Amino acid sequence: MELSCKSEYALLALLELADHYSSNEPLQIRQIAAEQNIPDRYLEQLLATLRRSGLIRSQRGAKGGYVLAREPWKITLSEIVSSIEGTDTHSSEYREAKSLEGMVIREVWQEAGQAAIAVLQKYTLQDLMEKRNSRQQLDLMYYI
Amino acid sequence: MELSCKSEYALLALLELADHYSSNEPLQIRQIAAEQNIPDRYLEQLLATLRRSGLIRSQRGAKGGYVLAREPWKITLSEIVSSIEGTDTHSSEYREAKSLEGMVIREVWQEAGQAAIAVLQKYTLQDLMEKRNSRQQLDLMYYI
DNA sequence: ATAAAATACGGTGGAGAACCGGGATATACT
DNA sequence: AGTATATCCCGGTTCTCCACCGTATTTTAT
Repeated sequence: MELSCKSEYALLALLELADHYSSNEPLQIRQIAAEQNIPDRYLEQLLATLRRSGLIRSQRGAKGGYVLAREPWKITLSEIVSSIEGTDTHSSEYREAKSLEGMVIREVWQEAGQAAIAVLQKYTLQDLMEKRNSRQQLDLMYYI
Repeated sequence: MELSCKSEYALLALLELADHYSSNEPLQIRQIAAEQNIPDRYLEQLLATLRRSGLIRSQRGAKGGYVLAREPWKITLSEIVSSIEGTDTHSSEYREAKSLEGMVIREVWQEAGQAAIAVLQKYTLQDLMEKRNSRQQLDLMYYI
């Protein structure tokens, strides 16, 4: 439903890491932030979250930076979003419903949420890259 | 994804109105709030939003209150939620993406959102009532 | 007229989003 | 060994929205 700035930043950053995945060299926060127009001090926090979730690995010190922990086709968008968005402690699922109506509502809501997650599960970082690349191809065709 | 307190309150209130729909008598805020344990001054705002969306009708003055604008089987959950949640002025759809990556991300996100909305569209207030009633039946069976 | 209801307007406290800074820590290179 | 370069960790700030409360004003049935 709501695409928060947080999730979009994280996706953009991981997409950037996916682009440089074959080079086997770590990317620094500064580079990612500059490339995708993301405030670097904020991106730092997001990358920390993604690292704790095991989606990326970090190397400290000079020549350090971040790399994907897995291949781009093994990381689904659902993992990314739940890593970033799933840190809030008391979500709607945890505060339980007291009435029968409340339970029924939550069931339907959960079904809707699952439908959305299913979509995010079928897309990987690789898929996004290919989607973007074919789009770029199209823009080029129109330009010529 | 996130079931806000707002949407749940609105659904509970409309469910209450649906229960009394056949009586053709308006329900007051106080009654709904007391029945569903909703703070009445807050519910008042939500009902105002639902009225402006044309989902309920209000009658002012003594013996006044609220009634559904349509039959319970003609009101989908998607209408209710989008009425309540869709009031925020600058959502993610309105701040446009500048990069190619951003556009691709938004497309996937929109696909996920549509999947969730599709679920909410296939349920009506009537469906929720029946779901709850059959659940109550089950509880009774276990009790005996 | 009077009481009962919605309506309009304003305000408060808390939480999370979206940032910014400073210092501690780890690492490569010379 | 020393220094530059990076992450990491601890804060704080501003802003917006949520959830909620109070006080009036307007409308309507009796």
